[in-house]
Amino acid sequence: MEEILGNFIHDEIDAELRETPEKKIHTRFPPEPNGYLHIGSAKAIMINVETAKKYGGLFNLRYDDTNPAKEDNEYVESIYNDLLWLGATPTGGVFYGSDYFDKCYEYAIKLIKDGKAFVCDLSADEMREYRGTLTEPGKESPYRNRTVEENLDLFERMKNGEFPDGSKTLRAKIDMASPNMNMRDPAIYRIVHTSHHRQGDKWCIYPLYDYAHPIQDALEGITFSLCSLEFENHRPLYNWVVDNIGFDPKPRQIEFARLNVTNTVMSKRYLRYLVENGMVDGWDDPRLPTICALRRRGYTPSSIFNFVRNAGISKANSLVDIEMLEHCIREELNADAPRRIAIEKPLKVVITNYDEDKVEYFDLPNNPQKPEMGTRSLPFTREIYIDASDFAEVPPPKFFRLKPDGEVRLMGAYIIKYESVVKDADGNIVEIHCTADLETRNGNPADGRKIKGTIHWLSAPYAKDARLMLYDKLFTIENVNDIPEDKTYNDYLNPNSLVVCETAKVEPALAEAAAGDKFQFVRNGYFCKDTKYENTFNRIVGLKDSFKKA
RNA sequence: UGGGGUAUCGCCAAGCGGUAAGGCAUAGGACUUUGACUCCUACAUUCGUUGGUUCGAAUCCAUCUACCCCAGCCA
Repeated sequence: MEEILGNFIHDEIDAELRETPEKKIHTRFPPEPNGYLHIGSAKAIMINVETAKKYGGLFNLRYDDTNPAKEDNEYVESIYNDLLWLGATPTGGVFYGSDYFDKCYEYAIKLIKDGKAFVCDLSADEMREYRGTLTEPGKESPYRNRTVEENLDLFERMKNGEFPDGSKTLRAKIDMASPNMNMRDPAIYRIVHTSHHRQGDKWCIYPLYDYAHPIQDALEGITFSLCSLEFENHRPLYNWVVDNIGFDPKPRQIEFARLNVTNTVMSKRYLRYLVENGMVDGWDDPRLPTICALRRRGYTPSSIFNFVRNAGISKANSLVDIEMLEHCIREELNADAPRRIAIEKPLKVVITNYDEDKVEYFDLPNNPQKPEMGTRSLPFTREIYIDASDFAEVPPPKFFRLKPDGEVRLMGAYIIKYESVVKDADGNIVEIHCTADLETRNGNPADGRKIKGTIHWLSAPYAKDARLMLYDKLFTIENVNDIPEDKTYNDYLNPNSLVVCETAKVEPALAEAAAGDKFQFVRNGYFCKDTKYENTFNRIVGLKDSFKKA
């Protein structure tokens, strides 16, 4: 079961546990509050949550808010909501990296006193020059050998706001010749006169990630700091901070590959670009891979976790097929989603041998596989709608639905026989005339003849309009670039554009469904009532249709 | 021409010296009052390359190749 999840991580944990069996495993999910959670975040969340769970340990949520310029409370709220919705309860608590600023400052002073950090006056450009390149070692900063006293004085004045942004940094004194760029005297504190979403104007110096993160982990008693592959090169620095501040026990960083999914883009930078430029409806636009968008679309927390689990955890860069995600929600919904009928493209059928004002009610099972889910009553009248795709005037081979001179079963109701087609002056089909075999109320002919095709239908006078938001594709770089510059999001929602909103005739019970309710629209796929708009449904995934491929 | 990583079926992914799990996708077939679901069946003589060690290698050694990450006072 879950044992096959991230073995390379658990092997290391197991090894450590062999030496110190009493160790209590503690993990954390450390998002920077600068965007909304997406399905890639769900992977990091799941790895940390399940690892803690597996060893009976704890899991923290920690906002990694060390950069006041990029962070905002809107994001901390959304992250919390999405995390809870996913069911990832922070059993160890909710923390903020910024709450450790005092500690970070204190440890910085210790490093200065130990001669392991210095205040540097190099500008950003100069620092880049001094850093060297990938193949050449860097040069030591001329400020590297300041005395402890001078460093202490300067650092305190940095903190007191005596210097402008960018004029000075505090740097760790490590090795300018290291082949690992991160070890070439990295800056660990910078001056930023910007108020912090949580700390206000208390600080004008802020610790950098490489310095703050290991401290946060250590202070919270995190045993394993699970993060993505791009931080592998930072591990030596992570360990340097832990060792030189003298933390014990020491948290350990283990990296895994981040999630990529076909047909969509995960980077926060890009998602924010779409949101801020009005190319999407907000962070929960159903075409986005964010958690709130998937929720609005109809995905469940368990389907998302199952997907992440199925995709697996390794250190190899990978691109997981979106079909895998769709499989997970389909599998779940198929089990217990109520079945409903919806007509995407209404085509009127007149049952010529059925009385004009007669109404009969037919009971259809809510889920044929689960009789305990009960039935619902559908009105049947002389005029009904079927889906345009269920009639073919010139049927391809093996077409089992309605065709000239053919018979077809209306699901749960009568078998009808084609009589004629009515066309307008332009030759477009207006309606089809059929006769019903009134002896087939239960759908089975009295003489036992085989009816191969079964189509869905709705009573024309009783059907209601609903909107189907057919977000079939998630946004990709490619199709976003296809949007002409002078077009806004709303233009893009035009019925004639790629993202289609069609009017459909939906049975009354469905139109009254609560937001978030999920249905399998017979033959059309799985839908969710939109949480934002009344009487509107989002398509989650389509059904497989082997006929289409023939 | 620096350092750190990764390479197993179309896409993910197990495997840790004993003779290639599983899932997704795909292709046949059965069933079917959703051409859905379900159920059968097929789908790597081969593990990036080339050598070596071994009775035996995807697993050990060496070599080469490809791809990813690193030169933010972002995370």
